[in-house]
Amino acid sequence: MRTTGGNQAAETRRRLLDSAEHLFIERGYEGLSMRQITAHAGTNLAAVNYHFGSKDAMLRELLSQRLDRLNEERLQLLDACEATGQIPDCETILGILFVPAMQLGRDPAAGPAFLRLLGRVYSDASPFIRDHLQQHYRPIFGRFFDAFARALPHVPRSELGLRLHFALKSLSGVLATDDMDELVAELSMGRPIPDTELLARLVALVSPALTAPLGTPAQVDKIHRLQQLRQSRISEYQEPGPAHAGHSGATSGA
Amino acid sequence: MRTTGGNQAAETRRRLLDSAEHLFIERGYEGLSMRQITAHAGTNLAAVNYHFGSKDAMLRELLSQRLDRLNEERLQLLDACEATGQIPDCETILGILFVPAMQLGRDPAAGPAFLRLLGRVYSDASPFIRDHLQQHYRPIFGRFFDAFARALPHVPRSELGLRLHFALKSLSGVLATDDMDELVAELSMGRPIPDTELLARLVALVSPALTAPLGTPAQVDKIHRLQQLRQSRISEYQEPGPAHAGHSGATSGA
DNA sequence: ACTAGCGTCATACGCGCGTTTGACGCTCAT
DNA sequence: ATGAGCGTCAAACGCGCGTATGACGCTAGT
Repeated sequence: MRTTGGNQAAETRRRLLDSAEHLFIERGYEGLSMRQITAHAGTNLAAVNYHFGSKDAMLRELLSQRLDRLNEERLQLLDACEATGQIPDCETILGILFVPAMQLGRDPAAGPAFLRLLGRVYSDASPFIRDHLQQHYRPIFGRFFDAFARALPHVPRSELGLRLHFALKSLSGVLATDDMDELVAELSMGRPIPDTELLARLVALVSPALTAPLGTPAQVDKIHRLQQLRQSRISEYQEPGPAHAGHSGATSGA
Repeated sequence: MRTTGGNQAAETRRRLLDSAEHLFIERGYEGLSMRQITAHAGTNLAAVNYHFGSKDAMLRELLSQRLDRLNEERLQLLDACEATGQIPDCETILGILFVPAMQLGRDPAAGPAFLRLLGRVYSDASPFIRDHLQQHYRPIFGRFFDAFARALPHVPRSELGLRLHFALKSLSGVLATDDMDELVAELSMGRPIPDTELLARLVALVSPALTAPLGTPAQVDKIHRLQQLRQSRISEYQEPGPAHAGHSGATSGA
C-alpha cells in the first residue's frame, strides 16, 4: 500500500502549500521565492518541482483551492436571490459578494488568514495573478456585472464599468492592508463588532459610490472655483495684474 | 567652459530619467531593471550609477521631480481655502486633491503621462515606493487628514482612517488602470468631457463613501438575511430538515 | 604640447532566481 | 531475495539582476 511514503508525500505537499500561502499573504507574488517557501516548509528546494511541476503550477493550485469555493458560493447565493423573482438591489448584491467571503474568513478550513489572502489576490499587480483571475472567474464577474446593471438602470453601462472598477479596487485595497486587524480593532473601540454590523458598514461605504448621481451643478461649481483659484495662484508669480485670463469668470472665494 | 561635455551629460541624465519614468509607468517598480532602462535610453549600463549613484537614487530623484510640485500645490491650495476662515467641506477637500493633479496632467512639463505615473506611485506595493511616499509626504497627508476630520465631525477618527484609506485606494486603483483612457473615452461617448465635469464626477463617486452614515438598520437586515440564506444553503447538504438553526429568525426572501 | 578630468564604454563580479540532474534510501510486489 | 519505483536530497546549470572597475576618447586649462 505504500502507506508511509504516500502520507509523507501528501504531508510535504500540504506543508509546501501552507508555506506558500503564508508567504504570499505577507509578500505578494513578486517577492516570493521557492527558496523561501521550501525553507519555511522545511523541505528540499526540488520538492516544489517534483510535486507540482513548477512554482506557478503550485500557486495555481493554491489559488484554486482557496478561491473556487468562494466564487461558487457567491454564484449560488446570487442564483438563490434572483430565483425569487425580485431584482436584488445594489446593497444586496454587495452583500452577496461580501457575506461568503466573511463567513469563509471565519472558517479555519478556508485558511488561517483568508481575508488577507483575498485582499492580496485582488490587489496583486503581477501578470500571473491577474491572468489567473481573468481566466478562472471572468464569467462570475460578468454575472455580477449584469446584476449590478439591472439594479442600477439609471447608470450608463460605461459609467458602471468605471464605478465597479472603482469600488472593487477600494475593497481589495482595504482587505490587503497589513494592519487591517488594528483598523477593525480601533473601529470597535473595545466592544466587539458582530460580522453582520461590520459588513453593513462596508456596504454602506461602497454602495453610495455605485448609486451616486452624476456630478451635480454644486459639485461642478466647487471644482470650477478651485481650478480658477489654482490658476490665479500660479499667475501671481507670472503677472501680478488682475487675472481675467480663463474662459469663464468666477471669483476665487473658497 | 566644457560646454559640449556638460550638455551631453545633462542630456544623458534627462534621457535616463525619461526612460525610467516611461518604464515605471508601464511595469511598476518591480519589473524595472537598469538594463531595460539604459537600453531604452540608448546609454551604457554604467551610466545610471555614474550619474545618480544607484538605481534607487535615480528613482528617488524622478519621484521628487514629479511629485514635489504636485503636493506643494495641493498644500498651497488647502492653505488658500482655509485662509478664508471657512471650513472647507469634504467635496472641496477632494477637489483640492484632484484639481492640481488633473491640471498638471495636462501640462507637458509635468510628464507625458503624469496621471498614470501618479496611479502607479500610489498603488505600487514595493517597499521602496511606499517608504519614499511615507518619508516625503507624510506631513501633507496629515494636514489633509485634519482637514477631512474638521469637515466630517460626525465621523469618528478611527472610522475616518478606514474611509480615507478606502477612498484613496480606490482612486489610485482607477488612476493606475492601463486602459484608463478607454474608460474615459467610453464615458464621454463621443462628446468630449471637460475636466471640470470629469473631476466633479470623481468627487461624486468618492465623496459619498466619506460622508455616508454608518450602517443603517435596513442594510444590517439585508446582510443578516444573506447570512441566514448562505447558512441554510450549506446545511441543505448536511441536514435536509427545516433550519431553525441560527440565533435569530428571518425568512430568506431576497 | 601636455595632461587632468569628465563621460562613456565593455566587461566582470557576486548574488538570488527557477529549474534540472543524478545519486541515495526506502517500501513493496514479484 | 531482488529490483522497480517513489520521495528526498545536495549540487549544479543558466539567467538576469545591481554594482564595480579600468581603459578609452575627448575637452579644456596650463
